[in-house]
Amino acid sequence: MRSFWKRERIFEKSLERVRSGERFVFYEGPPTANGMPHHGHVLTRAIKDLFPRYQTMRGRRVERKAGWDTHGLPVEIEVERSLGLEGKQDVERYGVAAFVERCKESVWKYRREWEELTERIGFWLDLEHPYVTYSKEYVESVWWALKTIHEKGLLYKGHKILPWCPRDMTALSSHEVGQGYRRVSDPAITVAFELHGVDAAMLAWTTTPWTLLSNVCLVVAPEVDYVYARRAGRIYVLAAERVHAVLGDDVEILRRVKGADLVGKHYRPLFDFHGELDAPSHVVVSGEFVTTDEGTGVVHAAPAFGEDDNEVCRANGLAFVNLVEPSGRFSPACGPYAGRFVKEADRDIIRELRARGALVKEERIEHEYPHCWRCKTPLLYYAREAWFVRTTAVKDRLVELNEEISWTPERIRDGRFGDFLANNRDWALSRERFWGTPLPVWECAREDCGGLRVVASVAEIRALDPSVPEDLDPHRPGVDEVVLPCPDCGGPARRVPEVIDCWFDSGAMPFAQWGYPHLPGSRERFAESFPADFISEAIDQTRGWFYTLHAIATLLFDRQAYRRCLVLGHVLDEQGKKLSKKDKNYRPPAEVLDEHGADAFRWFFYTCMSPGQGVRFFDEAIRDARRTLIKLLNVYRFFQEYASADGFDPRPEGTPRPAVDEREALDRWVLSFLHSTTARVRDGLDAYDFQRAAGALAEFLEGLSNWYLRRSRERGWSKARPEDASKWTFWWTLYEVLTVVARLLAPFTPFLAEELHRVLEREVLEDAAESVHLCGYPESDARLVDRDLEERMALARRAVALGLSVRRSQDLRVRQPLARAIALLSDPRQAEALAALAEVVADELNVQRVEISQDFDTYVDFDVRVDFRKLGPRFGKRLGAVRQALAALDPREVAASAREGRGVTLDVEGRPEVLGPDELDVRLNAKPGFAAAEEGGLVVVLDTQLTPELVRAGLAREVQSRIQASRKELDLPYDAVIEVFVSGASGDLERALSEHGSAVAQETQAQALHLGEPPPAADYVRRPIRVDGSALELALRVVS
RNA sequence: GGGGGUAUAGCUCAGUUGGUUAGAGCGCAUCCCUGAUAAGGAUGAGGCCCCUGGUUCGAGUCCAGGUAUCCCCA
Repeated sequence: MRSFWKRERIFEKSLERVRSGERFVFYEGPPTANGMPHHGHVLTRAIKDLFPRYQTMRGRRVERKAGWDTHGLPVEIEVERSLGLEGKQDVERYGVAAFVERCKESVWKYRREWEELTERIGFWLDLEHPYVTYSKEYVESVWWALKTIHEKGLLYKGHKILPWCPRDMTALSSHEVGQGYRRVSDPAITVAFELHGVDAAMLAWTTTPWTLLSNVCLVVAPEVDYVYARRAGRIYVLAAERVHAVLGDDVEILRRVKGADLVGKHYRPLFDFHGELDAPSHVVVSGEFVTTDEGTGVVHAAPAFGEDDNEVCRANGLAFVNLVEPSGRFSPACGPYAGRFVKEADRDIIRELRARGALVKEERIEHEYPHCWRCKTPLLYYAREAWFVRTTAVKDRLVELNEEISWTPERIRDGRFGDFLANNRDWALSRERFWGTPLPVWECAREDCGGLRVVASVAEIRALDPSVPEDLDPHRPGVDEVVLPCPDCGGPARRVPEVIDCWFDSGAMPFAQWGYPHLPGSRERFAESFPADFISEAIDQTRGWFYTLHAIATLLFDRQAYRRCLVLGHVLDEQGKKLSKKDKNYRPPAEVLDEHGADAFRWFFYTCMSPGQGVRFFDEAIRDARRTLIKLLNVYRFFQEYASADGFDPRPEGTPRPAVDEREALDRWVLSFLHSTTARVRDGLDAYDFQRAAGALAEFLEGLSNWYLRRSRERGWSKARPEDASKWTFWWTLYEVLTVVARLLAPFTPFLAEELHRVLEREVLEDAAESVHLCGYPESDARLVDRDLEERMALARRAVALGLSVRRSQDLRVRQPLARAIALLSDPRQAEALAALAEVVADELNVQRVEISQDFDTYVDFDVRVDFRKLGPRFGKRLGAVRQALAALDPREVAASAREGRGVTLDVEGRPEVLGPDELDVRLNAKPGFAAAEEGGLVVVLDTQLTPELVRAGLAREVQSRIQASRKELDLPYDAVIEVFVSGASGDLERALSEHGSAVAQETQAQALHLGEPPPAADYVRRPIRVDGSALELALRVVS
């Protein structure tokens, strides 16, 4: 199938077919091809394929450009590992140019696997013209974006707190940090900060005494209660809740204030190594992150050593102090501490504080602390210079524009994503790494100048310095060597060393995929494909791609990047654990595809996955999903096997096609069901509710197989009756249904759908579409939808289920014919409807006739209730009284008047109230003593009396069953005609067989059913059987 | 540590604006069919709708708190 699509370029043709159609824009979120794909990728790809295919069939033009995310730390780490390098210094020794080359190769490591998987699951994507984030055009587009942001004044240099390894002199990614947590014992001290102007000291708690030298402010929670508490003659300020935990019980509470009342108070710095500062400092401020779970409810903040600290200092416009060098040693300004490793200085700092009387309490604490996974050195959270995009400047627009995005599930908009936007912080864009889009910022070499130049392309560089080659690779280390004139002073400006966050790359794809604005034609292509109508990825992209697309589009274009975002959950293993390469808790997708096929894999996700939620994935589950498809396959095989053998020919000159209203009720039913299903599927897909759409289809396939085909099968066997109109009607109906089903399924299970289409249409009809994916999506024809018929059929099926239930409860096997079933319905309209299908019900239940009866008094007790839904709003609190009043009436009379369309009048607490028939809920209960079952207003009673005639018919059926079983055990072909002798039958059995023998013979493809011993010496197979306690012997032989 | 999701049958999951008999598939048990045959079908058993409290005439559904678990961010 794949080779057919490829050879005939069906994907391209599907685009061609709707070239003039309205666009439906889809963005492919670029994966990184330096890791193997797993089930999660199959899931997103299955979903990402479904909607574009559907929209294409609906006539919209859906271009699907593949993309590859190629930059970033994971790539570098992978390459470091393969080269045996550890850390940035190693890379520099190895050579940046060579390293970058290796990175460029590495990102294609699993490209074949990715492409193979993409094709195998039938994800149609233009893999021949992908966008690649490291390509020159792409990088230049990103540069253009950064330049534009700079021109808007939104690019700036600041500090970012990073997990920093002081030995390796490098920042670690969160993933690396996660690997290095160890349990350690650290000092936990409570320190007093003397307030100015009052005789009191703020108490703060810290586990990092070395940060006290760089302290800038104290932070309190504004809503929390704080107290002035006196102990041993000194007055301390701390959170009320923490007083006893910190100071013990021997304290006197002097005053109680809110945290907000403390804000603005100044205190005396503990240390003054920082010298003069150029901004306010040593003041109490408020911060939402302060808790009273531990410590004093007052947090000491050093802006260089904590994310919260940094943020609160910046927000309050306070000074920046950092007395620690990147090597983790105190700076020369730090007097006795200068040059010492910070952690080792803790003890002496504590000693000094104690000597000065500033130490109120000293403890030790055991906790998890991150260490470098390479060298085991404790990490410092440490401020590094970094470039930021001032997204906070457009925060309100980010929030507003998000309002217009349709999220599935909806809660993401105001929940996870909306919250994230509302708490937006500036985007720390730069990374001190090698392999990424270089930050296109040239900074003046003269320290006092500060001139900045941001460029948007290599051409722009060449305009400034023509000696730069035209084919300059816009990556490190090549671009690092370019020196440009400073725009302010004309002196030399050098590129800043950083590359950018690769998330910026992927978020720039709406325009960068076209090389916008540099490449010829890119403006047009961008204009017609922005914003996207639909994107879909897993939930971890909320702060990843979903955010970067949104942020960049807002910054640059003041628009959304996408109108609709379908958020998927993660694929988990059978125990609900995340799939992980390390734990090997999943099989390679290719293996699963080999075993179950792409369609089953896809179908599993469509039916079992809820957007935004994890889904447990395991082999058995896929097998289940596959069953639905097998059911369809069985229907199709039946058609294939018998229809053409029967001479059915769907060509215009072939079998005449009967008008729908001339067909049998069952045919009209399945067509009606098909068209109502079509409407449901389309509604589901239009609402991006794939589960609803796939569910509707599954329900239809169930009905098609287990009701339509089962009830109709015999119509297809009548080879001997070419003039039988019923047969041709059946073949036509089944044919029509299957062809429509193929189209309906095409976006879901593209392979199976194509197979159906190929055999049913393409190989038969001259003007058939070359592929099912070149067809339009089926429309629901309202004229063929017959609600009444569907309801009637549902009622009949319910009656059958009830009848079977009664049989079981009475231990009456279906093989035993019964005289009659009695159906009672409270709704006269329904009674009439069921009467029309009585024959079908009788056949299914193996009863001689079905009576629709009104004889409620004999079989049924009534249970009359109020319809809560209707009467709740009407009566409210009085509903209890209404129910009481209703219970006082004779349910039989109430039911009768409801049946006749009259209401009832109740005396509710002295006031007359009329309840209409539709406000009553009449239920039927089968009276005890009858073989009966009921459900929703329908009661089925079976006449369990067995006459001798019925018993004999049952016996004959038993023998028939044994013969059939024998045929199967002997593995006889279906059309083998046999000859059967039954010996040992006497009494009732003998009589039963002589009465029903010919019927049994006919059902078992027997020439004749003989009683007695077979002729001797013939090739009979003999089988002992037991029927109703008697031992018989069958002897059978194939005649032809 | 912060934010968010989820919690319904043995398992995987549905469950409309709150409406009084909570559903499906799988598994299990029993049975049926034998011209879909290494299949198919029916019936049935199986539920403190996580716990506690609240709102309401009425809560699986809404609210608060808790527990478990997963995700995201530190």
